[in-house]
Amino acid sequence: MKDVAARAGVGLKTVSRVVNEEPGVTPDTAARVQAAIDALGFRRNDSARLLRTRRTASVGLVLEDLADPFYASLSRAVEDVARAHGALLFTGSSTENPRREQELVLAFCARRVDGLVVVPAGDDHRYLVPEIDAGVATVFVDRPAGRIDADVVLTDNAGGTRAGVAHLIAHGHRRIGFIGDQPGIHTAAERLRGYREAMADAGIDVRPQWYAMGPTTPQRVQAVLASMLSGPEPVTALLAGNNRVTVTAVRVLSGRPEPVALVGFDDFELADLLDPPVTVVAQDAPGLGRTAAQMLFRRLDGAATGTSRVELPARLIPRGSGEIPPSS
Amino acid sequence: MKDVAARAGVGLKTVSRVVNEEPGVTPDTAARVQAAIDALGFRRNDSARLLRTRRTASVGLVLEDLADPFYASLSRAVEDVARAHGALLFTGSSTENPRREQELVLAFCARRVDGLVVVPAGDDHRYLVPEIDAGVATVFVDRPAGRIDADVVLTDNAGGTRAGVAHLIAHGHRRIGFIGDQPGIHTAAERLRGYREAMADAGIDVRPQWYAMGPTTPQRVQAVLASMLSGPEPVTALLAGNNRVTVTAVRVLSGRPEPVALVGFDDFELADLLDPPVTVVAQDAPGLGRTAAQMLFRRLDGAATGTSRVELPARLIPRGSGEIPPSS
DNA sequence: CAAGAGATGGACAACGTTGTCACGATCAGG
DNA sequence: CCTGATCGTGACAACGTTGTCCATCTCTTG
Repeated sequence: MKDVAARAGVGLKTVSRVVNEEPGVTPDTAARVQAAIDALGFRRNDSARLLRTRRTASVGLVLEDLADPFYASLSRAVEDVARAHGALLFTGSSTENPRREQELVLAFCARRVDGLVVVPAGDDHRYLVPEIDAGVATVFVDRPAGRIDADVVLTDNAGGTRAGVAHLIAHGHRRIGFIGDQPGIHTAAERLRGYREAMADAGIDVRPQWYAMGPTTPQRVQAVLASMLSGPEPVTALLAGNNRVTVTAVRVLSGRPEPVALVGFDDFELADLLDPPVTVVAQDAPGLGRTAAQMLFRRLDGAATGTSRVELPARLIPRGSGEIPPSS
Repeated sequence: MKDVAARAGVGLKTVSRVVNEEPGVTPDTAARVQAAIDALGFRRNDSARLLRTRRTASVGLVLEDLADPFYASLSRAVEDVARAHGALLFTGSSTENPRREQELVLAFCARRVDGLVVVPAGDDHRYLVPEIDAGVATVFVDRPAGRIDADVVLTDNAGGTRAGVAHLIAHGHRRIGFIGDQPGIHTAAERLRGYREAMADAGIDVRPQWYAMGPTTPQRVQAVLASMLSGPEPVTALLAGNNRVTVTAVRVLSGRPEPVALVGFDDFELADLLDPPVTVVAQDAPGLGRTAAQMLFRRLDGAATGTSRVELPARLIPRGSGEIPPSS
């Protein structure tokens, strides 16, 4: 900018005015400055600018895994809202690792992002208190923050599984299985809760071997499912607690003679092309991202009200696999 | 930092030294400074730091759509490499819009990112020359840059379709269709070229109604495919030029009585669960991202050699749909 | 013609860091 | 005890902007 000023024969501030289209510059002078800018290929250094103005026009997004389709569409929604507000987006994957989550969040804070959208991996976010006090708007999404009070946008997970299980019950099932992720994960716990509630509502006594929580690797899901399907009281229907479980379940079930009803949690592309088409409880990933981002910018725009908690409904989409009647 | 210095009763620079773990500070002083830091909840402002050091430790990633699984895994790979080099990642979706691409790229440049990974949407990147000259390392991925010489990492698209078509020919097909994306998109043009080459290699005269390039909306693909399957010389096999085409093709073909062989370009989750399982030519999305990011950092680490062009192979994965024999 | 108003332009400090350099204290060797 | 090296520390400028404030110049108006 100094160079531009020298070349145009004007003061530093005048160049700044031209660059920012501030009033008070003769068209003549402005043209001379613009010529110098073009000749030198000058571009304003936003880092320096933002150091001065104390707003970085950027937000940080921390999620579990950018490559997961669910989080990918969530990101995209956050990005769209950020763009509408003229902000750029930092993204980072925590890979379900609390330490990594904290590293990312603090790195973003050190960059002085205006706000954060976080899919928490850990269960203690007290480390964020100084940052939030310092003015970093923060919204949690998909899972609540741990041990601090903060804005959060969630799917109604319990309601979702409740609806899924009720759907199976309505189709005549009583021995219904549930395979969920690690119980430490909030969404997994909530989904289990919904399962229990729906079973209780129907007056069904849940056998311990009907549900399992743990890592959702194909091997483990396969083993767990096999054991649910054998024994004296085999399940006739399964509620799969997440996408990975659903996929493995489809594989396992397609290789078995007796039909088993299946409802998956989380929609996925091509679910309607499988045989049978897979009934799911769908989350609104873009909706989560959009809502979270909107809350963030509302807060940045000054709405300094207390923290709020929004729950988005999950939607049951019947496609076939969830409407299979009990085989015995 | 000023506050910390005051509280600890030391100079500004000493605090800086402690924060950056530079040598030459008595353990005693360091402890005092650290105490002040903790008490004040101080965190270094990286924006200011990077203004001074002229390295932002961040790279910008511009791609077509973050929500697309292909680009999502590409992003993730770029992120992993960036992380290994201690850099943060800005991401933005161009939505296949050249103006938007340019806006994003220039916004990243104004933030003084160290480097850029770009999936180009436009076909003229001369606007980037001043930036590259100014030292912004730039690598294009998935598609080459337009009208400038720059590093690029590509899939061997022509080789991929060539392999796919050859596979169909080996299974007895001669009337083979191809539905591709808009011809202006480099990857689409290359895939068409591979199709033509493979057909020519087999001495097959390609009828004009056997291939079509254009927007890959379900409606259009459906219409085009229907016309390919009718008439005096209907195709007995189809090579789908991208994911969206493949999905629509599966839908259309599953509703028809006569079996039609199908090879899709780009792998997708659950392809093996469909009936029949879908044979694809798979791209290595993480490989593209990883390679591009590695080239970027190699360049940042000083390797100022000429530009290079890397082509990653595409891999044919037979699963069933591509091995269906001709129906007539 | 004097004086006030409005337009135009620039000097300077500040944002929060780090690099450079110089200063004083301590220490080893002669 | 002196000399020179080494160590710890801090003052200061600089990075590239913008906000504040003041100076100048040109009108308009009484």
